[in-house]
Amino acid sequence: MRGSVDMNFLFTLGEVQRLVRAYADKEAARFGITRAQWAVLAKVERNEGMKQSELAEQMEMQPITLTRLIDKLCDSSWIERRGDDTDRRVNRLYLRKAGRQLLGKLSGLRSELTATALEGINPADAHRLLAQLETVKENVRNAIQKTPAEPPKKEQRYG
Amino acid sequence: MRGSVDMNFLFTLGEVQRLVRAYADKEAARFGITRAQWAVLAKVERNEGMKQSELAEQMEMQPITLTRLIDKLCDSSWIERRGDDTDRRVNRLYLRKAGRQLLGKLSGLRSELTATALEGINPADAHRLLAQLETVKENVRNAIQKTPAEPPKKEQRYG
DNA sequence: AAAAATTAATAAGCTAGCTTATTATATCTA
DNA sequence: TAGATATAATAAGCTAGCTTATTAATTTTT
Repeated sequence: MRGSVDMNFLFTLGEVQRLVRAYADKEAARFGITRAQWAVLAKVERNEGMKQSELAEQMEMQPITLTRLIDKLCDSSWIERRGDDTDRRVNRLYLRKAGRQLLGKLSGLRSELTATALEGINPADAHRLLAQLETVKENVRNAIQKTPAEPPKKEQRYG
Repeated sequence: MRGSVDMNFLFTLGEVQRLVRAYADKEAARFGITRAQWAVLAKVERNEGMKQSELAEQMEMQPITLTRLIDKLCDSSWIERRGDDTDRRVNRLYLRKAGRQLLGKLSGLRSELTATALEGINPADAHRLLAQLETVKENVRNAIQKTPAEPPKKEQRYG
């Protein structure tokens, strides 16, 4: 039984994500936003005043990737960067009025997309599915941290 | 209960996939291949002689995206394109010797990655998780087909 | 306090997705 | 059979990921 999971989990996850992204992007486009930008906007809503670096960590994404998305959200006047009072390297992120209004419009879409994706899966199972995805996230995060690409030494002397 | 799923499913799926991709890419890099290319190679193994267009559909990906990945697999001499006998538009895909050998080496890695990702989830639950992902895939595929981006008319006359 | 190391954000350039458009064949239809 | 339509593959140019490198500011160490 584990055999058939072996065969498929790695690639199936990618296929599902590809489909869901395409679907969400298409629907979100009606509001002039992409799914990736929407994810950032939603995180800012729940964590106003957060630093970019903290947000990147929460979203499991590299800071530079986030920088580009924030650029676009700022261009559209949905959020803004404000300098930190005591650390001049830091930007903190805040919603703007238009951003708050957009999130209001998007909340219905989020429910709709989720309901479509999870159709035929009962609420208890859906809940368990989400919990398992969180478990996978933890597992992989730990695995990545345990196997750093290169030992962070300056002078490496392999055998 | 459905509420908390609403809140998270859409974006959690993206975060999990981001992590898993990063992890799999890093490990696969030791073999000189990316996760995306590996997925194509694995499909060719199970469907030798398939047309590019058929493969793209199976993988839920656009033909042009697949074209680029195939270019790289051919450059590395893992697969080859052969013209169809009766339809000169068509390319059919075949494994080459080096590709078959590489897949042999990668099979252990696949098991290892899957085991790491699913740690702490028992086999029955893992199986159910995979089945639910397939359900989501079907649901979203249907939803996309039912809502074509633009009605494919040549002369559109809205309102 | 000066030098070294770390941290926050960004830049450049890559992969892998996408949409839209093009070219070459095949097939359907009038 | 000619003209229109459909299909297979590819090209150009976009978004959103990534790695590696840079700059500015802060913190740690000596």
